Amino acid sequence: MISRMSTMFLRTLRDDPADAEVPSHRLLVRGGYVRRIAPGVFSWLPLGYKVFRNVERIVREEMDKAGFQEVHFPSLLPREPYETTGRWTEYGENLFRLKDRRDNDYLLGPTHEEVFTLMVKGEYSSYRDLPLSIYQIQTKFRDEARPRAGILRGREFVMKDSYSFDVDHEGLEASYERHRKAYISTFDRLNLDYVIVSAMAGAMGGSRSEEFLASAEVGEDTYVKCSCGYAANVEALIIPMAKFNPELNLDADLPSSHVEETPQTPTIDSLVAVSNARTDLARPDRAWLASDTLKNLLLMVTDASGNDRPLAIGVPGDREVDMRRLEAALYPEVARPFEEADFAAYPMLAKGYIGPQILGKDSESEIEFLTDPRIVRGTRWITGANVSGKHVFDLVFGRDFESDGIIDVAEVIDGDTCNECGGHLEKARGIEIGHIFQLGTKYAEALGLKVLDENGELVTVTMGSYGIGVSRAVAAIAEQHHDDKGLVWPREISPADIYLVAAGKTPEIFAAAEDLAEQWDALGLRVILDDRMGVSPGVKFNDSELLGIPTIVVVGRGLEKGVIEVKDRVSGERADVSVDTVVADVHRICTT
RNA sequence: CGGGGCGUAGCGUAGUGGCUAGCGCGCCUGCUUUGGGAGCAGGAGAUCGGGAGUUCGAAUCUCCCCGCCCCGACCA
Repeated sequence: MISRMSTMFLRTLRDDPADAEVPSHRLLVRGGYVRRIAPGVFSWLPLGYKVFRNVERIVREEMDKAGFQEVHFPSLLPREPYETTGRWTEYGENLFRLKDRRDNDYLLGPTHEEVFTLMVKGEYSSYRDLPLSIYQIQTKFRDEARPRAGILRGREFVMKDSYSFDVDHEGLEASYERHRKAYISTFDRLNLDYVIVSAMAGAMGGSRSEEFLASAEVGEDTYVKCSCGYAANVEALIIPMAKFNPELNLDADLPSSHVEETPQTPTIDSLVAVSNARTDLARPDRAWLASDTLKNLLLMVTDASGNDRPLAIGVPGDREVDMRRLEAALYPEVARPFEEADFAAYPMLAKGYIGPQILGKDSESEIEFLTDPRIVRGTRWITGANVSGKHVFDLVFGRDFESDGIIDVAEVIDGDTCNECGGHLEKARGIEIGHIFQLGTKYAEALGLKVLDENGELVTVTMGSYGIGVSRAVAAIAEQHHDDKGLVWPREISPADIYLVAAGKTPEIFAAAEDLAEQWDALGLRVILDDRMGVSPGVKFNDSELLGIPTIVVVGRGLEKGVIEVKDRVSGERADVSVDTVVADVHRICTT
């Protein structure tokens, strides 16, 4: 089809909007693709809606190709099913709730496990009907505490969500694999550069779970990748246990521990500096490092029933505890750092100088003590002496202290060891564009979705849940496909194949442009014809680049000599093409 | 929810107690111009986020509220 700039409902902005930071937000607003209408709520303007629908179409085609069936649920949902599964309260503040005129509770669906489960329950009752995978492309609502980055994280967004239903775990595995494959072909077609990382199932419940992360600096998820192909969300990353020498004689081969006066060493850095500066403390073989110190952190952990218990965590002093990894490790329990009142309840803890000698279930404090996987038999540490102003040196794990177990929650640092190949991990940021879960029986159990198996026994259906952020994918593509001039859409995503500029004022130029537009249109190409009168060529060129259409054709001063200019948006290369061949040439460019 | 920044026309902004709130872009009219965000002339467009207060006088000072952006907390 032909879209004409002279009549299109579009206004591009010369300046970046002041409230937009990330490239996708900035460029989608500047290009007139989207406009904000409320916090985290956006409208799609004509050009933006074309892009959105292209992404949606690709997602739909890939789902259909995989054999999943599309349905459409309401966004407005009754409270009851969500009450049954506990999510009416579990979802908390993020759930958009409303009441009807009779004071009944409703919600705007954040995700649709409940109603899908109930629908299948209403129709199916035999194992013969399974497996089944159904999906919808729907507007979702989450009252995010802080919407941000334009349409990357909104309160209203469009998601493709699928649900699989199987009689047993083998079936679930197969359904999961089918979705995984469909997601790979979908994101490949969307021209996204992404990784698949193992993830935590989190609040969704269930077991196996992987995230598809589109690499982008502005991404909210941190993951690690290795040259061997291993990738993981930092929350789910497993750090290998440090190697140790079982032959080592801890008493004979290692110096014995000794307590030292170390005033003015409130931080790890100052402790290391003092240890190296004092000749009586210096190591003969090398300087002390922050990683030779042992940092012990006190937390108060609250379980699902609201009961508190203290927990001590020991990590090498060169790293912080990563709160997201901690949260993932303790889930469903939640933790917070010790406060003054907590320290008051444990007078044996000398704040800032806590050492493992008094930690552990069997110790004086009876506080459970978990340690980082790098802390193994024979490792020697500088750590607090449980007396203010004193540290203990050469405290050896396995000889001078033990822990109650391993906890892997220290922050991940570039260069950390890969658990798969032993190589070096690299940290990166990504946008979560897809997430696949094995839910298991959580929802089917709660809502009573059972079928008769071949033995006539009732079995609870096992489910999977699979999401793709459709609107978010548009922003993710924009993040990965832009330059300093504007957007650079992959052709299948682009709102048009050709941006055709009439650069000049003569009727001949406009007539020639109109003629070309019609010829390409007849060949099935999508053309934006910049037929604006009285707009200087510079404006048209800039808009053509800002809007990011892959092929730009200029009808202008070359027309007299019989040439048309054809530009490639990605490479910036331009070529003069004869008017006689330009239709076929551009058609070929656009279709190969 | 905590910390920081901000709110003046569709967009970007100037304006720290004093005349009719200024400028650029965009928009309208006319003329000129047409290969990289044109020129001249004229014009429309502002509850200065909202409310209360201080003052002879408030965009400007005070208080409360609302909203936006960033960081954190939170986040299938």
